[in-house]
Amino acid sequence: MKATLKDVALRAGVSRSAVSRTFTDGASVSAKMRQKVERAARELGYHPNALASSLTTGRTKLIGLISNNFHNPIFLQVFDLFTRGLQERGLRPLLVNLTDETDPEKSVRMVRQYSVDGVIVASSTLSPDFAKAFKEAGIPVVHSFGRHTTSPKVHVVGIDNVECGRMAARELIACGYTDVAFLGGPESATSTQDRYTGFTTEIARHSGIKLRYSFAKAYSFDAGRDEMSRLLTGENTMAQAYFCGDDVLTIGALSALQRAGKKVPDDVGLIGLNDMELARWENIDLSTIHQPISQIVSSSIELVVSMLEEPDRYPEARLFPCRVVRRGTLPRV
Amino acid sequence: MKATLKDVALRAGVSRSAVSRTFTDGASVSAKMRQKVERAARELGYHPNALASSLTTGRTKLIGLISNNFHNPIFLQVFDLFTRGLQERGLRPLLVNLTDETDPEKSVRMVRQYSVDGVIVASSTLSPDFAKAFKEAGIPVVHSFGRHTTSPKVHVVGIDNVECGRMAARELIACGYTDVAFLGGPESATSTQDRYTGFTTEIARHSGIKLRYSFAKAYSFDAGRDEMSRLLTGENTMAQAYFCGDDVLTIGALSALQRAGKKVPDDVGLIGLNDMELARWENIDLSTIHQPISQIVSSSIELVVSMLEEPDRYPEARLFPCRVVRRGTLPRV
DNA sequence: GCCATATTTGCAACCGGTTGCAAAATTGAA
DNA sequence: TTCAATTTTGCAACCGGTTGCAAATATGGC
Repeated sequence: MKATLKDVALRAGVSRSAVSRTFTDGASVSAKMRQKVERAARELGYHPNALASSLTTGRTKLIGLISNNFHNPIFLQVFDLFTRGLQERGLRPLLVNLTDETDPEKSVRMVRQYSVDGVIVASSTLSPDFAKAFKEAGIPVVHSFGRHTTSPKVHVVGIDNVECGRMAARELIACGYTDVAFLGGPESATSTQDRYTGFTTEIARHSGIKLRYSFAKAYSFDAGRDEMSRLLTGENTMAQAYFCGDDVLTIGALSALQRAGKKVPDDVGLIGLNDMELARWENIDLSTIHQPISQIVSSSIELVVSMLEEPDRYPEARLFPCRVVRRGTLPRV
Repeated sequence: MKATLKDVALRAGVSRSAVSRTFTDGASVSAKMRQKVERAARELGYHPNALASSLTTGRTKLIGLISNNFHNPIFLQVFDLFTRGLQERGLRPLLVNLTDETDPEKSVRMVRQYSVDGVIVASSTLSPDFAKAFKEAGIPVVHSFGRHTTSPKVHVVGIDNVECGRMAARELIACGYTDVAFLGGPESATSTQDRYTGFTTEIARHSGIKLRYSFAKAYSFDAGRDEMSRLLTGENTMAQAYFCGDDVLTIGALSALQRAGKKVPDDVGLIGLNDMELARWENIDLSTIHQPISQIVSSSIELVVSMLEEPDRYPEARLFPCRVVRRGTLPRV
């Protein structure tokens, strides 16, 4: 069986505390003792049990990584960055998939059992209630890609979706379009609402621009294609350009347009949001708004780590600026 | 602070064992007792600490989910399926990112600390040594998307990559091509080697077919594009059709071809492998070999679960059949 | 070499649970 | 009602560690 602290102590002929101390840094152990213990540990193939020690220290070094975005390729990158960042700090991500989950309490229960030190909710579509539920359960929480509010209840790291909406509007106006539309993600997502707000208010500031909008069922290729198909078959005419909820949605819309024989950007202009890896693939070549994923992730990690020291840290919102990336789905100016 | 077993026992006026028993199913507790305890627990907001109980039971219900594929969109689907499948069985995935990790021992250490009940290595590019290292450390392990060998050391669930290579060859031959090529993933990956073997042996069975091959640096868009660009600029002529290591690689190659003004499938045919979601997007529309991801995942989960009961289960290889999906990158017959 | 001070070590209690065993309570047949 | 068989309950030891405290040892100044 696996060697335990006691086995090592016995073999080294020292007390259990001595063994424990050699494996916790900052503890006082003489060089001679350390040598004896390490020798015995090596011989027995001993490795300390992190879970057992968590009982007394109250620290598990487990971080709940909570998401429901398992269909948007950008989240693979998000998971990559999170797992690596956490690992580098000696933390381990416990992945929780909240697809189809609607009850925040239930998700808290799932995570609390494992007494994680903290939780990162990584989702732009999950209700803020989830993050709030963790906070109320006394678990340090950071909501990545969440909504920024002026008085946040929990830490939020992400982008200013309202501003992104404005940027998209300005970009389309700069292209000379006078008849534009918002093709949003699911209406219930805060990110959709905010992008809508920003887009429409900015358009309203310019006179003589026609504005329409509609919403897709999800942030997914199929939803984008379906919604654009619907727009194409309706009796209503098409806008000149669309600001789509995100990149996959945009690609879906693009697909529907191409199928309908429309040329992009000659007949219709498109701009997305995220700048996922795919977006720069030449056979996709999407104009989009770049979201600084890696800054958001590393800032989220920093924040959750700082909360381990200081659990009642005053909630803050950290927003990172985005920028427009001009590619093939908008006309060259 | 969080309520513990003792608090509940005190409040309910019963022994700690009684409380413990009400929360472990199969234990003998009278209805009256259960009621008393549950009431007290509810009032205190008590939830058992899974990690503490794992100390005595020896079960953590933690499963290490180990991968290094964080750039292939298909793995987002893989993670989705794994996390949901594990959650449904009351297990929690501990995600480990082995990108850039070369030392199996180190990864074992990372996971062992948390005394996971089992490990799933989900990768087609990770050396079999990793899975083996876990086995040797006495941790139940399943290698998903791993190489099938006739005498496997560890459980392997996946596809027969050699057979896939043959299928691709037969498909290209059926299209009437007489000059074909293998554009593989990284040469060190077992999946690449096996696909190569299958492809070349099948081609060899047909006379008069010219065969070439080369390898990309990774299973990624960039690698595919770079390798295809290299082939296009070289003084050597092009093959009529390419079997590419996987779908992202194929899309990269497609991108390079389009940039060079080649028409697909008129000038060059392409077939990939995986049938990722992207592949059926109309603006990509990839011919490919479908890999039954969801069967592979659920079978892997079943296997790892069964090993929890029976750790020394005799290693087996579970292979699932693939099928060709004909789309736009090959000519219609 | 002596003594005050600083460092290292071991004891024992504790973290939040589980479990074998025996005592207590319940059941039911006579 | 009595007593044997069965079920429920509590005691106490244990899982694999950590840590405050006091005893033991080492260090250094004179």
